[in-house]
Amino acid sequence: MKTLRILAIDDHEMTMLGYKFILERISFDNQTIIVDTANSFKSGKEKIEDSVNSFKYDIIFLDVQLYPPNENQPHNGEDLGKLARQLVPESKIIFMSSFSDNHRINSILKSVDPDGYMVKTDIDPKSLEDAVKTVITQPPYYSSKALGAIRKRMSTTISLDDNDKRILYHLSIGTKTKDLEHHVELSASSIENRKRHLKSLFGTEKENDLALILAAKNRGFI
Amino acid sequence: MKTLRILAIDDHEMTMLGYKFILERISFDNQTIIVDTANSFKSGKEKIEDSVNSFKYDIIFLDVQLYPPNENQPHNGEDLGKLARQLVPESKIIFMSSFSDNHRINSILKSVDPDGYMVKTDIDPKSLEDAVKTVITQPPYYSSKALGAIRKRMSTTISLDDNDKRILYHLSIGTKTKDLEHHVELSASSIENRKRHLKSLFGTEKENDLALILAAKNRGFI
DNA sequence: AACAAAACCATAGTTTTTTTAAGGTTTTTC
DNA sequence: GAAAAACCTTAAAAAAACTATGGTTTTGTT
Repeated sequence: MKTLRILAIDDHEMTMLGYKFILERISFDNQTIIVDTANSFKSGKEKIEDSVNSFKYDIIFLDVQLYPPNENQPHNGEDLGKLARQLVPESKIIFMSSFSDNHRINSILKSVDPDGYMVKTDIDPKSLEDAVKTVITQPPYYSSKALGAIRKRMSTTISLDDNDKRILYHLSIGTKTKDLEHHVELSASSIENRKRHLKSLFGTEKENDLALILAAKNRGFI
Repeated sequence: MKTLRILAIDDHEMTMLGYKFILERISFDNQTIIVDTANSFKSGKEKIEDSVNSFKYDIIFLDVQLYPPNENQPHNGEDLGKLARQLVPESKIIFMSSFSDNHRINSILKSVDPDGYMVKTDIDPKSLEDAVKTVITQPPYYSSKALGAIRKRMSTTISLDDNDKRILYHLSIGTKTKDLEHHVELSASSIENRKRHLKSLFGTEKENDLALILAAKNRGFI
């Protein structure tokens, strides 16, 4: 009888126990499921590194935000995901994120290309089970809200380069236009041009930045 | 007790009877399911038009390829999908396609943005049931192979404009480079430049067109 | 209401990128 | 092994993007 090994990394102890509890009760193809856990960036990293030379995990569940116990700087799961991909490419990776934040989803789908992506409010016993089974047999698995974000991106023809995205992102977090120069490698004038261009792309000419940001959000860019 | 109305459009009579048989047996939220069918572009169009002023269909299943009985020119479901969106925007649309053809999937996701997309080899009673339930409660629903294509697109950073896509597409269907001028609004010289550029983007410098096409396929562009 | 700050706009010169034509060489096809 | 197609190089022209400057309009604050 085969064993399915899962590693769950989340900095909320209780959440993780919940996952462990649910996951180990899944009956799948007559396999035993064993869930290992880690509740910090550091210990997650160690468990992944240890797995390289012994058993490899079949699935790694990874929280996007990981606050290391005694620091206040968030180490994100994205980096850990990239590391895991390098070290143990055969392990399937499923990301879990609190927000259905388009920008974050897009960025992770590009940089790590995980086998699964779940928005936390979509997670329940059934979806966890679906995710495990799908990821093992026919990846990828994307939870409902993740699919919503993905759908938006797939249905738009607008394509933006990095500078455009950076401008949109910074506007969305409240950066003032005049300060944008410090975050984008362009002159103030070019930034203004691009903003104008973006507004015309998104059909918000002559409107203010809020309108632009909302339109960009609706299309899944932020 | 509510009734869920479904319209299934497919030019293979038998296939459609199969759908009808399965769909009407789904038990969902205590609702009765009634499946109407149409087996040509023309009759599908009529049923959709008729529905505008009476009951609206809750879901429309739509085959991508529809050959009208006495013609040999394929009318595609894409056009019918766009029509349905205009006439009855409240009806959910699920596309069904024989091939997991990235190019077609991408094009339909952009032009119609259906609530569901199923590759035919993925269709079975269970997936049909999932599709219906998901599309009614939390669209979208994409079948496994469709998700495969979508994943490829989401995980690449390469972004191509219309001319690039057209060049790739025509090369993939066997159009000769020298004839490309007739399909793309560019000079022969520019087309050559763009092909070179594409090859460098996809990492197939100094290789032939086949290598380029394969790489583009792998990334989900064709 | 009045002032300052930020956002927005128009112009024009500069730089960069893309397109194009014209010529040639290499590769493929029959 | 000849013809066709594909591919490459160069240089000029056109288009697009960038930038600096100086202005007007909008927004926010007192």
